[in-house]
Formats: sequence, C-alpha cells, structure tokens
Amino acid sequence: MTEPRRLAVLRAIVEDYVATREPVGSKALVERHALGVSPATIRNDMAALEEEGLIAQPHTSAGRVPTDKGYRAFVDGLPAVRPLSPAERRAIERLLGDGARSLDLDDVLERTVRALAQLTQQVAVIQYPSLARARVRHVELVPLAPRRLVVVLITDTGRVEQRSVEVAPELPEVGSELVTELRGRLNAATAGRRSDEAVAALDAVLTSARPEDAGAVSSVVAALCSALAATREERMVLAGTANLVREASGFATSLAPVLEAIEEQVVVLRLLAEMADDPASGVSVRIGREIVHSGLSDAAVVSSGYGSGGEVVARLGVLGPTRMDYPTSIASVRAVARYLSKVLAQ
Amino acid sequence: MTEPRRLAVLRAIVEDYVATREPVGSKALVERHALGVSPATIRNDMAALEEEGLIAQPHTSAGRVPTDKGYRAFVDGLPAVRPLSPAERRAIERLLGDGARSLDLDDVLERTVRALAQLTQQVAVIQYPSLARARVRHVELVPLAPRRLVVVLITDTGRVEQRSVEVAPELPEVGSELVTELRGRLNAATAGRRSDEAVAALDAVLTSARPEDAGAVSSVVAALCSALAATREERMVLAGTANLVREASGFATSLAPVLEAIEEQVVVLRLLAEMADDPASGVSVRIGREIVHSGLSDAAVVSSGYGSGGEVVARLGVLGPTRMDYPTSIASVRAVARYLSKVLAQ
DNA sequence: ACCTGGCACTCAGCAGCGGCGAGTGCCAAT
DNA sequence: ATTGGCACTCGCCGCTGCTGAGTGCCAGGT
Repeated sequence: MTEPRRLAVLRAIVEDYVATREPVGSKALVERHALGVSPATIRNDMAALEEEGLIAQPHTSAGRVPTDKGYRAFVDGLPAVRPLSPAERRAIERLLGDGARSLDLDDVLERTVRALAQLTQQVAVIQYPSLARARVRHVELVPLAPRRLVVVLITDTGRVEQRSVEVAPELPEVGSELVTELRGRLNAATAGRRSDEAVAALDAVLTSARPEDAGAVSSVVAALCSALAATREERMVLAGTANLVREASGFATSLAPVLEAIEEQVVVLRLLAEMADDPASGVSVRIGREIVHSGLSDAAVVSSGYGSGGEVVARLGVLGPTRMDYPTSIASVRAVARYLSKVLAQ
Repeated sequence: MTEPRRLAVLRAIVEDYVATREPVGSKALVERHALGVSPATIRNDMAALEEEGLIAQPHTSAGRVPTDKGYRAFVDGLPAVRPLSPAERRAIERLLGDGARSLDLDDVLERTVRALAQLTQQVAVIQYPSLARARVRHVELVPLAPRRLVVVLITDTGRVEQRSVEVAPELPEVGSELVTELRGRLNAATAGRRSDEAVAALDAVLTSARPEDAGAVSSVVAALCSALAATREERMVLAGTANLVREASGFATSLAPVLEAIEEQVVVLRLLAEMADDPASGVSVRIGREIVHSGLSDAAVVSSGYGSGGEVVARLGVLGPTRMDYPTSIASVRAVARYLSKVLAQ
C-alpha cells in the first residue's frame, strides 16, 4: 500500500464528494479517476484512511465521506494555489473593473464583497480596514440645535465616525464661540495621534476647561472617546446570504445557527481575527470543529489578509459548508484579496 | 347562513391555521372554538367561503387553508389593534429602555430593529429617516494627502456622508489655502439648503473657480453632489434573518428568493415606499400577491411610518410568511414605531 | 330558511414488506 | 502488495392495503 496513492485516494474522495454530495464507494472511485488499481485495493486504502480518522462511513455498506480531519489533510496536501480560470478572471474584471473608479471605501468594499460572493457562490465577508493604527486627521464639531451637536471624527485612512451629543438641560447652552474654541482645542489635542493616544490627550482638554463649560465639554469629549473607541472595534460587510439556501449549498444541520452567527457579526469578526495566513499561499483555512463557535461546526472559512502596501490591515474571506470546493475558494479569496489590496494602494 | 358567523369561521380558520400550520377541518373547528353549531353547518359556511375565494383546499378531502384574499379579509376585519400583552410591553422596555440613552442614530436604529425582530420572531426592517427634506448643516474638507481629500457632509438631521476625492495627477496639488477657501465657498453655497437646492448652488461655485483650480474643484464638487444624492436615496437596517429558517417560520417554497430580495435592499425599500398607513390603525399590511415582487409571493409585510413630531419621515416593519400572526405583528409594529418616534422626537 | 345527523366517497399519509444494488470486509491466490 | 471472488449488510425504492380526517349531499327537524 504505497503512501502517495493513499493521499491520491483521499483527494479523489474529497473531490467526488464535493461534486456529487454523496458518499463515494471504491468502485465509483476507480471509474471516475485513473488510479490504475482495482476497487479491492482502494478498499484497503480506504480502511487505512478510516483508521487514521480521515474518512468515515455514514452507515455500514455505504461509501465514505471525508471528516474534518480529512478535509484538513486535503487542503494541506494541495500542491499549490490553483490559478484562476480565464472565466473567473474575466468575472473579477467585470465585477470590479468598473467599480474601481469609485474611490469611496464603502463603495469599493460593497462591490468587492458582492463579487466574492458571486464568484465562490458562498457567503462572503470583508472586514473594514483595521484602524487600530489609524491616526486622527480632523475633528469637526457641528451645532444642530442650541443643546445639540454632532461630533465628527475623520482618520487618515478616510474613515469617518460621528456621534451626536445632547447637552443636559440643566447646563448652559453651547454658544458658537465655545464651539469654535473647543473645535480648535480638540484638534490640537488629537491631530496626528492614534486613538489610544488621543483618548489620553483628551483628558487634558477636559481638565483645562473653564468650570462653567465643564459639563458640555465633558459630554463632547465622551462622545469623541466613543468614536475613537469605534475606530478600534471592527466592522464588516457581508454578501451572499442567499447562497446558504441554494440547493447545492448542503449545510447538513439546520442553517439557523449559521445565520445567527452571521447576524451576530462579532462572532465572524473574532473568527477572522484569530486566523493567520499561511506564508506560502497567503490564505488561511478553518474547517468544521476547528472553528470553536458551536453553531459553525459544519462550516468552513477560507480567508486572507489584505492591505495597502505589504501590511495586512484587515481580512476578507468566504464562509460555507465544510463540503466546499476548497481549491476554487482559496484561489478566489486570494485573487480578490490581491485585487482589493491593489485598489486600496492607490 | 348568517353573515357574521361566516366571518367568525374565517377568523377561526386563520387563527387555527396560523397556530397549527395545518389545513383545518370543520370538526376540529367546532371543537376548538365555541361556534355553537355543528360541523355540518360549518361545512356549508366553508363551501361559501371557498366560493368567495377566501379559503381553499390543498387537495380534496383535506381541511381548508386561507388564501391571500382570506388573510386580507381577516386583517381588514380585525376589530382593532390588539393592545400589547404586558409581557410584550416589558420586552420592549427591556430591549429599548436602556438603549434610549444613546443618542447616536445608528445605535438607536440598530437596537430597535433587533428588538422588533425578537418581538415578532420575524425579519425586521427599519428605513433610515428620509432626508429628502434634510438641510445641509456643514461641509467639511479634510486633506489626507497632497492629491487626496475627504469631503464630509453633515445634515441637520445628524446624518453624515463622506466621499474621498482623488485629484488627477495631471492637475496641480491642492494647497491648504485652496482647501480653506473652497471649504468656505462650499459652505456658503450650500448651508441651510435642501439637497436639490444645494446641487444647483454648487454649479455657481464651479463656474466661479479660478481656471487653474477648476479641475480640482470640479472633482470635489462632484463628490459633494454624490453625497447630496445619497441623502435622498434610502438606507435601511435589518435584523432577524435567522427567523426565516426557524422551524415555525413556514415559508412554503424555498426561501432563496426571499433572502435575495432582502439582500437586494432596493426591493425592500421600494416595497416600504409604496405602502401607506391606514389612518385608523396607523399600520399598513401587504399580503402575498399584493406584493408585486415575484420572489415574495408568499410573504407578507406589516409596516408603519414613524417620525419625530407628527410627520412621517420613514417606515419600519416586519416581513414574514403570509401565514403569520397578524394581530401580534401589527401590535408590535405599531408599538415599536411609536416608541421610536418618541425617542427621535427628543 | 336554516340547521343537523347520517351516509357514501375521496384521498394523503403511514406502516409493512420485499427486492435491488451499492458497498463492505475478508480470504486465498497470484 | 495486489487482486478477484464471495458472503454479508443495509439504505433506498416502490408496492400494497389500511386508516382516518375531511368532504358534499340529502332528507328530516325546528
């Protein structure tokens, strides 16, 4: 029983199972793949693979199905990232080519996530560029009403956060000179600083405020701190939910937990955060039980970092059933990540 | 065959069918409801109701199921909006009470939509306040790099839109004095104007620009116009997608088209836009085929306008299968719309 | 004019049954 | 190490007959 053939058998099983969605038997295997040996031999290999926990039978006298561990071995054993087919390449061009003209971050991410979903026929996710190291570019204060104003925070990555502030009725109204002065002080304190530094610097603004303004100033500062905190917490965009229910999707159990996890974006973000790219392929894969979250035990995630320059600023990926077409998903995720990095580098 | 009893029979059929999800027969009906007549009588009523197209049988020798028209008659025949149960009232308090402290519009809508989804166990949707009549409060220009800047638009409703602008490389860089000057001119032209007026006023800014600045100025103005246009187009937030796949949800056909419609937010927004509230209940209902969109033929929508003051600025609602608990949905939608209006009025 | 009990009829759903066939493990032979 | 043969397992599929819920109609009662 030669070692390399066993891997070939595993690969064949995964491929057939992904394609047909049915347990695959020894006979069908030799027919569909040129393995050059008889079914009986394959059966021996299969017994060994089962021994190793890479495949399993749903019931006696049925074909074999890959286990999570089997998929893992399959993915790790992939020779290299398959290049995109011309059709896929064209699809990316078509879906993203036009949109690159738009320089609005929201727009670009929106288009990209849709493209990735359509390309992989799965749920696609893109994390907003991480702004932990973004720097404050500008703080704007806009009065809307005597006791109400909007605080707008702009970072050097082009992200904008806003908070509206209501000054408590027992405090004096906020005059326009105070707004102007405060705007200047806030900008002086925070401009060019990272969010954690900015928060520290704001304390000084707060203590140096004149007593009669203290209440209003503290409201504004609190709102600004909240906006700064938000730049550290992550957001994401998502597309392709409808792919979950497609005939071919094939989530075994109900997909309610999957939808719940998706809606609870924190879960997905945490999941992405704990994935680190394989240096060779630039892509990271989590399969089934490797995902700690309970509801996602028969899901798999393929993700990759992206970012302007060499630096990874955030991640994107796809989520689907463990029974997914890994080579295609990996190729698409990598291609889209590179494309997005290129667009953002401008 | 007294007329009012026939309506009672229809009501009973709808209620039982919604509760059990199974066709309801004459015998079961008299057992579960105190109708005071025999099954045979009910059968006659049923035959008449079927004649009118209000109910139908899935197959011969099965119970009856309400048709879209039947649900419509049921809803129209509801005596009044059922008041919320104490439990529901408490649930609203619990879900929204704390959150009201936050004054950030995004936050409030997010919490509210989640609450509505949880309350009705359906997909909930809230349209962002319509800003067609919002007025420009402030325009901010922030340089990020020599050829790149961010345009931020703030309206008097507290909404913020941003666009990033790249100045073409063949044009001169944008100096800080130009930014300052332009900022002033843009604000002078647009402040206090509605978006359509502002767009018109921007033309003047464009033509009065010095020739050497014309290229950069036109880029900025274009971005600002795009942001102004966005204040007219609608956005929405959504929650409870997972409710679609719950056991009890009971969408007959595959729910792929429903998910697609939901992801294609335009469809939902258009749907909401064309609903007008019933003056009495303050709520509007669309059932099955009444919804033109093809994929939503066995869905129903219950929606209500909301807004600060008496004015309706946007709509919110729930989407579920035609076989939904209308009284509860209507009561919840109305209550949440009122609650939200109250919060926004502050 | 309406209600009701009785009656014959329809038909979806379910359980039981048997055959088919894909698939397996083991073994002896090459 | 590979292979053909063989006995065995067992899920799936189609058939059958039964059951029971539900219907429509009718004749008789109020």
